[in-house]
Amino acid sequence: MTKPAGRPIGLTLARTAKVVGRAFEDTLAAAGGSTPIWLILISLKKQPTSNQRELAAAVGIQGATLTHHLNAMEADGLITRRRDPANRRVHQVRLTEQGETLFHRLATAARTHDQRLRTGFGEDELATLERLLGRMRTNVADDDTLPEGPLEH
Amino acid sequence: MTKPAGRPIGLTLARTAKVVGRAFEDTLAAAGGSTPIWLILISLKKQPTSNQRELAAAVGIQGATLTHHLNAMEADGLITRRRDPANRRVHQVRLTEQGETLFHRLATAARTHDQRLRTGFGEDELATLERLLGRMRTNVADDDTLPEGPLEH
DNA sequence: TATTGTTATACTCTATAACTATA
DNA sequence: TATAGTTATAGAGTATAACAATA
Repeated sequence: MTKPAGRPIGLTLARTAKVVGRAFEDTLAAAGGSTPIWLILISLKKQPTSNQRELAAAVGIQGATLTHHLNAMEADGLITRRRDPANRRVHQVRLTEQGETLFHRLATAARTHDQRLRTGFGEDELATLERLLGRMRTNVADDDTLPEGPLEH
Repeated sequence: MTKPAGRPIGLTLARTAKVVGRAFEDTLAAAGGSTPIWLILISLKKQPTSNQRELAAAVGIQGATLTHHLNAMEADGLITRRRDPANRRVHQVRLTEQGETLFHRLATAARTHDQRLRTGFGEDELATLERLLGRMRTNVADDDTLPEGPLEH
């Protein structure tokens, strides 16, 4: 026949991500953060003086959505925005000391969360899981029908 | 040896779920549905006369949130709600013909999505992925380590 | 009093469209 | 005209608290 199909892997993935994601959100919230803030902080640590275009692409959100989060983060003293003298349209985003502090708190929370996830897993199993998830991501990203493109220039 | 830690598996899972989940939402939307509607329809097919308490638990949302979705679904003619004569507090939720029709449309969309995800995967790999995700879910559900954030501030 | 569900309200994340300011 | 970012607005999904109906 056509396909044995098995159980829907998309449903399993969604269910897992929901449960695990909520646990992570709770962990981050208890440490004074949230998922988008955490993703923004990670990007800023990797790329200390990012412009907002790069940031939005890295986090996977639209520019206006990023502005929304950065406004809150700036109001909370976590980041500063200043214009690039070389091109005054560009706003360079940088972490403040408070931002650094929050980053470290959230990093600890994330490590705790990850330890919980890893419980009972061998390193080989984690590597396998990571590899399989990567391929699944490729399956929806390498798509010809849905321009899901996160980054382009 | 303290933990070598590896790459954060939680981040990988979240990233994958975000990309894959958005692709799925797009697919469902094109077929006239959404993620919560799809989950509710699945539950109703499995348990044709569910009460709302069961439904909310199955979908993983609060009762008030379910009411919100059911109101819209009822207005769209997808479901009916009637009181259980044996216990008039209970509202039995049932699919209408239109609800059945939408279910089949979304099921087709979900199958298409799943085929896309399965591309390049062997059955053994899918089984492995399913098993690993299940164990990861268990790790956050069997919540002995982190009941809830202690106080902070 | 306890249980089932609804209403009222609000919050978070996200998005699009129109706008400002630079280039 | 084109690009970087902001403002205004909106919508989806979720939640808590107070409430009504029923047991």
